[in-house]
Amino acid sequence: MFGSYTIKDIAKALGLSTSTVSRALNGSYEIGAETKKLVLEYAEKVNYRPNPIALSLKEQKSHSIGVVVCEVANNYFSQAINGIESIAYNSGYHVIITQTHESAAREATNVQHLLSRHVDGLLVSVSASTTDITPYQYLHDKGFPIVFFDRVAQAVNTHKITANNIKGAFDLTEHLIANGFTRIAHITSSRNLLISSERLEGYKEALQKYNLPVQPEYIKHCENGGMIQDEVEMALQELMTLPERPQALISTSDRITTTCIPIIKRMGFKIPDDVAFAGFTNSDVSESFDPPLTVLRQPAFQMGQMATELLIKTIESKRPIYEYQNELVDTELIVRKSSLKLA
Amino acid sequence: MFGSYTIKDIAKALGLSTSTVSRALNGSYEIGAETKKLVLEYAEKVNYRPNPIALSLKEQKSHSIGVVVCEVANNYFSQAINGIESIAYNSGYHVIITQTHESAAREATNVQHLLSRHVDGLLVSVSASTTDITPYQYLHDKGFPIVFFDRVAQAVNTHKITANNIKGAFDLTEHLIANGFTRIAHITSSRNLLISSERLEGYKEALQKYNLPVQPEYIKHCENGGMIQDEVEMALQELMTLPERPQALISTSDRITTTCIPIIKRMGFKIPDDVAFAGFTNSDVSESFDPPLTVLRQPAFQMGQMATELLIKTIESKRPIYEYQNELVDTELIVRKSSLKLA
DNA sequence: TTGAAAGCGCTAACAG
DNA sequence: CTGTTAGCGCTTTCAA
Repeated sequence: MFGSYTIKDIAKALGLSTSTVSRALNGSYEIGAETKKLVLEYAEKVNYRPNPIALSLKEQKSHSIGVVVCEVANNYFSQAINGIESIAYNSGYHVIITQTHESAAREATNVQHLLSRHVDGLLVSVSASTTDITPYQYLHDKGFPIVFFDRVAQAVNTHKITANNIKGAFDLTEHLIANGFTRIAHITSSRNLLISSERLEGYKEALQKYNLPVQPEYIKHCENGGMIQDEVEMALQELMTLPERPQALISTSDRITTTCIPIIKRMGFKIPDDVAFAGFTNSDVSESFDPPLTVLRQPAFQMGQMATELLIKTIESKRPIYEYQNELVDTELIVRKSSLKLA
Repeated sequence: MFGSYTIKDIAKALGLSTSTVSRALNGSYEIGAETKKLVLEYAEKVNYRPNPIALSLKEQKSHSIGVVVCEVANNYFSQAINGIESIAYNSGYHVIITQTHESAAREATNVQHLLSRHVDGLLVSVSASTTDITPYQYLHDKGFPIVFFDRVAQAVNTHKITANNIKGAFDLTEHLIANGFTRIAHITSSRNLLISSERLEGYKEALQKYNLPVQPEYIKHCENGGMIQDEVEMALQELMTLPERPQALISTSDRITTTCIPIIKRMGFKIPDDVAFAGFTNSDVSESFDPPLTVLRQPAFQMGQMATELLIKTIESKRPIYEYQNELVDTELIVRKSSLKLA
C-alpha cells in the first residue's frame, strides 16, 4: 500500500461526489463532458491508480491465478512460467507460484493456500507423487476454472495442454533404432504421472513397429521424479548390470535426463560408445554437454502461454463452459552426438 | 473467489453479531469462553477462511511482495526465486514476479505495475540497461520497503544482499594464474551493473597481486547482459583475433558463461587446450559440460531467502528503519577441467 | 461480554 | 447529468 490518491480524494478536491468521479474514470455515458474532462485531467495529474484490492473485494475477483508446479528451478517449468507470466501480465492478472517439490501433501497444501488467497483460477502440473485428484475434481465440479498443463490429472474433464508425449517418445526411440540400437532401456518418472505412461507407450510403439521386444527389465521408474539422486543412480545401476546390458538409454523426464549424465560417467561408461543416450529436456545448454546431447524438447514457453490463455478465457467467460480443450503440442527432436550410430 | 463462508454467514448461523464472531476468531480477550468455543467449532466445521482481500483492504496491506528480475528462466534467478518463495510462503506473503528481459523501460513499467498492485515491498535485481534509479530512490525516501539483491542500485541506501563479487572474481582469476595463465581476458555484462564493475575489480586485483598487466583490450562488456547472442559472439571474436590472443577467459555473468561455450567451440578453439575457460554460473549441469566447467557459484537460494527475510522484517517493522544491512555472501569456486593447467 | 455502526476504496442501483 | 446510499468482508471503536 503506498500513499496513493483515492476516488474520495479526487471527489473532495473537485467538489464532486465519489460516484461522479467513478463514472468519469470509467467512461460512463451518463456524465457531462466537462465534468469528465475535469476529473480525467485531475486524475492524470495526481497519477491516480484504482486500488485493485478494493476492486477485487467489490467484484469478487482477485485477478490472480495460482500456479502449481514441482519446481521453479527446472528447465521446463521456468520456461513455462515465463510464458504464463507473459500472458497473465498483459491480461491484468498476476501469478502466484507454488512449488510441490514432488510432494503430494505439499501440493494439497498449496492448492488450499491458493484457494484461501481467492485466486480466480488454477494452472496445475501435478507432482510425481500425486494420486488423489479429488480436490481438483471437486473444484472443477463446482465450476472453478482449472487448466492442467504438462502433467495432467487425466480423470478431471477440463482444459489440458500437453506435449504430444507419445509421439515424442516414439520419435526418440525410433531415432535410436534407426541408428542401429536394438537394446534400448527407458528411464522415466513416477508411474502416477500420465506423461510417464504416455512416454512409455511411445517407446513401446516404436519398439513394436520395428519388431523389437519390449523387455520389462529395461524399463525403470523413478517414483520421486528424479528429485532424489539415489533413485536415478539405482535405476542406472540395475540397468547397466543386466546380463544383456542396454546399448542405449532414453530418459523421459527433464530432471532425470540431466541427472543421468554424470552418473553414467561416474559408473565408467562412455557415451555413446558404451551406451548411447537421449532424453527429454528443455535445457538450453544440452549442446554443450559432453557429449552433446540428443534431446526431445517441449515448447514450454508456448505451453505456458496456451494454458494461461485458456484459463483466463475460462475465468472471464460469461456462461459456464462444458467443452474442454485438450491441446496437443508438437515436440522437437534435436539429434546430437550422444545417440550416435552404433559402429 | 470461491463460495466460501464469511463471518456474516457464521454470525447468522449462530445468532451472533459479526463483531463477536470476529473477536472469537481472533482470540480476543473480551469474549465469553463458551461463545468463543461455539464460534471456533462452527468455523472449523465449515472450514472458514478469512478473506485476505477484505483483510488487505482493511489493513492497507496487500501481503504481497513484488519481485523484479531480468528472467525467470535463468539458473541464478530461478534458484533465487525458489528461496524467495520459500520464505514468503511461510510468512503469509505471496510473490508477484516480473521480468525485465534486461530492458530498463520494461523495468520501470514493472515497478509501476507492482506499485499499482499495492505490493507491500519490492525485491529487486536491476536490469543490465538500468541507469535511472530515481524511482527507487523516490520510493525509498517515502519509506517504501525495498531490498536489492545481486544487482543492486548502489546509490540507494537500503538493504542489499550481494555475493562477494570482488572476492569471487579474484578467486577465479587467481585460480587461472595459479594454473600458469598470464594472458587472461574478462567478459562481463553491462557497465551499468555494479556486479560487473565489482567482478572486474576482483579480476584486476588478482592480476595486480601477481604483477600481471591489466590490458584494456582483454576486457569486454556485453551491454545487453548476453541476451543478444551477437554481442557475446562479437566480444569473443575480438578477443580471439587479438595479436596476443588470451590464453584464458573468464566470464562473470551466468547467461554469458553458458553462451560462450558453444561459440568458442564453433570458432574452432578447444577448451582448455587453445583457451582455458571459467565463469560465474549457477548452472547445475556445468559438471556435464564438455569440458567440465570451472565455475564460480553464488548461493542463489540463500540470497533469495535472505533478501526476503530482510524485506518482510522491514515491512513489518513498527518503527521506520534507518540502518540498512549490506550482506555479503560467499561464493564457491568449483574447479574442473575447463581451466586446466597450461602444459 | 456483546452488539451496532463506521470505514477501508470502489461500483451501482436508485433518486433527484 | 449528478448525488446518496448500500454493500463487498473484515476489524474496531463506542455503547450498552
